[in-house]
Amino acid sequence: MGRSPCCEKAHTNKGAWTKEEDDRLIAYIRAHGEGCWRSLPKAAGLLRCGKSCRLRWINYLRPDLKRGNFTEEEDELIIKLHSLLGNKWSLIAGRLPGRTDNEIKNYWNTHIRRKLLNRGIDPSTHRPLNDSTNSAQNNQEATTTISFASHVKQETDTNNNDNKANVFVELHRDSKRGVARERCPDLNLELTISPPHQNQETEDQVILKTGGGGRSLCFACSLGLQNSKDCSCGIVGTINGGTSGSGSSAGGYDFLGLKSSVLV
DNA sequence: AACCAGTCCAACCGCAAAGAC
DNA sequence: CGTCTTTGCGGTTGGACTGGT
Repeated sequence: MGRSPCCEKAHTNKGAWTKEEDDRLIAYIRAHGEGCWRSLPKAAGLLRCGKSCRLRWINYLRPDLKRGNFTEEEDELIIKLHSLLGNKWSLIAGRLPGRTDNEIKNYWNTHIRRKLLNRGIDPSTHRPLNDSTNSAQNNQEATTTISFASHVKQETDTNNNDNKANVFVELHRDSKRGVARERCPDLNLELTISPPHQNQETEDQVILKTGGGGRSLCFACSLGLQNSKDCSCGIVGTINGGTSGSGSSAGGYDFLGLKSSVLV
C-alpha cells in the first residue's frame, strides 16, 4: 500500500499561476491565515493542490518578501552560511529576512556558484579548486559530516525544540585543524575537535574555543545543552553572556554565534 | 528577421520528518 | 506504539527571456 497522493491530481491546475488564482489565495489567507494546506484549495475555491498553494504563497505572495536583487552583503552572508550549513536552503533563508529558500537556492545555482568558481573556489566544498587534497579527503569528510551532523540534529531535537535552526551546523572531525574556521576565517571561530578521549568511546568531544577565551566545551555544551546530564566539561553557567555579545535566549547557548552576533 | 544557445526562475516532484490518531 | 496523514525541504525541470550571430 503506497502513499496516498497529496491531492486529487485529476482536477487540479498545473503550471503558472494566474492573477485570479493569486488573488483568491491572498484573500483566503488574509481572512483565515495559513491553516491546513490540504484543505485550503477547496476552501479557497482553487483548483490547485495544497502543496502548490503553499509554495506559491511562501515563494511569491507573502507580503514580507523582499523582491529585487541580492546585495553584496547578502551574497557574502549566503556564502558563509552555505559553507557552514551546506544545502540547507531553508536554514539559510531563515537568516535572510524577506528571502525564500527557493530564491536563495536559485540564486546560488545561477550566480554564486559561478562567482565562487571565478574566484577559484569549489562551491560545494568552499576550498580552492586546485586543492590536491580535495577529492580523497572530501569523500571521507563528507561521510563524517553526515553522520556527525545527524548526531547534532538528534541531540538538538530532543533537547531544544525551538532552536533547531540555530544549532544544526556542519562540523568536521578533522583532528589537525578546525575546518569551519578555515572556511570562514572572518567568523572569529576556532573550532577544533580533539582526538578520541580515552574514556569516551561513543561520542566525539568537541573543543570549541570562543572568540577571546579559548575555553573548551564538551559535546553537549557545544550544542547549547549545558544543562544536559551529558555535560562533561563542568562549564555550566560560565558560557552565557560570555563572548562577542552573543546573547542567548532562555537556556540556549548561542552556538557558534549563529543566533545573533555573526549571522544577523 | 530568424535561429540558437545560454540564463533565469517559478513550479513540480519525491522523499523524509513531524504530527495526529 | 505503530500507522497514516500532512507538511516542509531539496533537487530538478521546463518555459520564458536575452543576447549573439
